[in-house]
Amino acid sequence: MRDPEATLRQHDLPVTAQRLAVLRAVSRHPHATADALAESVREDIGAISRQSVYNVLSVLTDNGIIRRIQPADSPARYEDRIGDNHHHLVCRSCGRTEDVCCAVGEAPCLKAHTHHGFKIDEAEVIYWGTCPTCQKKKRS
Amino acid sequence: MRDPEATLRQHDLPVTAQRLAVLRAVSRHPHATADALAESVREDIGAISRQSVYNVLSVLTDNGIIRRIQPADSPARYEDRIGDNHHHLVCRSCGRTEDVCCAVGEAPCLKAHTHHGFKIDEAEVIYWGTCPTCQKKKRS
DNA sequence: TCTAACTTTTTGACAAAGTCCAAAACTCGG
DNA sequence: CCGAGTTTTGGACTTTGTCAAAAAGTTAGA
Repeated sequence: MRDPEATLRQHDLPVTAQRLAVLRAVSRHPHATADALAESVREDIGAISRQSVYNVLSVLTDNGIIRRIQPADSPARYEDRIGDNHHHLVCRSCGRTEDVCCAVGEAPCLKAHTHHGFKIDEAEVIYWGTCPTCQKKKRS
Repeated sequence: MRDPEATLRQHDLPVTAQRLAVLRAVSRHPHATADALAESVREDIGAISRQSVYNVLSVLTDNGIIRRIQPADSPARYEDRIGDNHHHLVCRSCGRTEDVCCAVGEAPCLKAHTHHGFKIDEAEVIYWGTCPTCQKKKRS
């Protein structure tokens, strides 16, 4: 995130210390949970309420400033890398999450199809596996 | 599901009324939630505890007899159509879930890649959209 | 700069989905 | 039919998130 304050103004959102701090936290910790972000914000500006973290994350998500991802068996995670249509790779045992460019060339997975009369607007892909650290742990 | 009892025996699982009823419920109601399945089981055999529904669903899932899918903003759902590597199409507003064969030919999305040292074992694809019913509601 | 209108933040209660635990009931091989 | 080992049950508890109302902050305009 280049300039959190400018970003907020571009979206006509009032600039508050909480929003700036949450934006910085999301930027510094990609794929962090709301809880982890709250911690990070507290180290940054001293305090923030749990509800505010959720409020801010919702506003930012609704405005397309950040993206929310919700893998199974994990609380929601947030990232500020948006608009490049990447997918995610999640470790089944520790939840570690990495970005993955669409593996099948130029995003064919994202082509909108029509099925059952649905109007499709997104194809979400999550690759599940085991991260290097957890592979080692399992062997030992 | 052809024969729930035989299926359980094939997996060396003790046969209980609860397990049979849950299996029948999953079979009759694809993509139902644990709660909905509990209701269905109660209509079938009279009663079952909430915990037993979760126990049974876990055992069946662990044994690969049914599959658990966990779309964002929805409780877990279960289906007995397994082993054919299909994906899902979920309505953002009502949660209606349909099966979709991998849209990109012969499951290229499922090819295992290596990234960040992860050992990938599954590629999960969820198509998000609006079902016909909810499209009509929105217009009116 | 000051004010007023409108948002945002905070606090605390609440809700949904699921897990943990110990006791009672059941299944199945012998 | 018995006994060992599982399952099922009931109830408390946890996690993640939402609701609502009061307090505080932000911004545009005078």
